[in-house]
Amino acid sequence: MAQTNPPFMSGVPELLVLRLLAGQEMYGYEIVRAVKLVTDEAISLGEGVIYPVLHGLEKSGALRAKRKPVNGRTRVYYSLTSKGRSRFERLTREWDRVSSGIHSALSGREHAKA
Amino acid sequence: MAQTNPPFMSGVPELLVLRLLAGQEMYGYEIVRAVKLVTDEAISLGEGVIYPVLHGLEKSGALRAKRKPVNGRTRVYYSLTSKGRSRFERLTREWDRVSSGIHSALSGREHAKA
DNA sequence: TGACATGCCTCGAACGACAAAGTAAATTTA
DNA sequence: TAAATTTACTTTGTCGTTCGAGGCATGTCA
Repeated sequence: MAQTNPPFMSGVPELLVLRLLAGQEMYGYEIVRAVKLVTDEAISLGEGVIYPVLHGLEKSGALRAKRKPVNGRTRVYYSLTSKGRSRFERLTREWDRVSSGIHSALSGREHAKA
Repeated sequence: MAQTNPPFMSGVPELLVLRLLAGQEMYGYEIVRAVKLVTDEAISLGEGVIYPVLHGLEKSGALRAKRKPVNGRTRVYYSLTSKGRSRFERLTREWDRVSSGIHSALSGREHAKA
C-alpha cells in the first residue's frame, strides 16, 4: 500500500520539510498543505509521511519543537536548529548533484559508448 | 546496508536503464559502466542494483533478452520492447514533474503561506 | 444534530536500493 | 606458468522509507 506520487520520492519529504522550515517555523498540518503549494501541486504528502519525518528530524537534533495551544487545540511548531540547517544544505547539494546527473543522462544524445 | 549514493535514488536505476536501452541494446555489465558515464559520475550503480532491475523489467515485458556468446563468455543483451518504450516515456514525464516541483520549492522565495 | 475542518498520532505493508559474496572463464602480468 | 585482475552474471539479506488507512479530540458551521 505505497504509491500515489510514484517513484522518485526517496529523501524528498525530508528535503521539503527542511526547506519549508528554513523559511519560518511551522506546524505539521500546515506543512502538509504547504508542500502542495510550493511544489506547484506536483507533490502531495499525507500526514502519515510528514509526521514521522518531523519526529525523526527532531530526534536527530535537526529540529526543535515547541507546543503552543491555539484556540483550544494544540499545535506543535517546529524550527530548524543549526544542525538542521546544515543538513538542509547538504541535502540540497546532494539533490542538485543527483538531479543534474539524471538530467545529463536524459538529455544526452544517444549512445555514449562505455 | 543500503546507501552510498544517498537519498533521491528511488526509481532512478530503472529510469537510467530504460534510458540507456532506448539508445541501443546493451548487456548488464556494460550498463553498470555506462551509468557513470552518462550521469557525469554523479551516479554509480552496482551490479546488485542493475541486474535485479534488468530481470524485473524483462519479467514485466518491458525488455527482451538475447543471449550471445562472445569470446567464450556469455553476454545477455537487452533491448526495449514497445511496452518498455512507453514505460520509459511515462517515467520520464513523471521525473520531470517531480523534479520541477522540487525545483520550485527550493528556488521559491521564502514563505508561501498556506 | 451532524458533517466537516483542524490537528495530532501510529500502524503495517510494500517496495526498492544496496553491499557483499559467490561462480566461472578470459586476459593480463610477473 | 602461476597469480592477479577483469569480465560477466546471479542471489541473498538487510534496511530505510513512503504510503494509506485508521484513530482520537476539539472547533465551527448548517
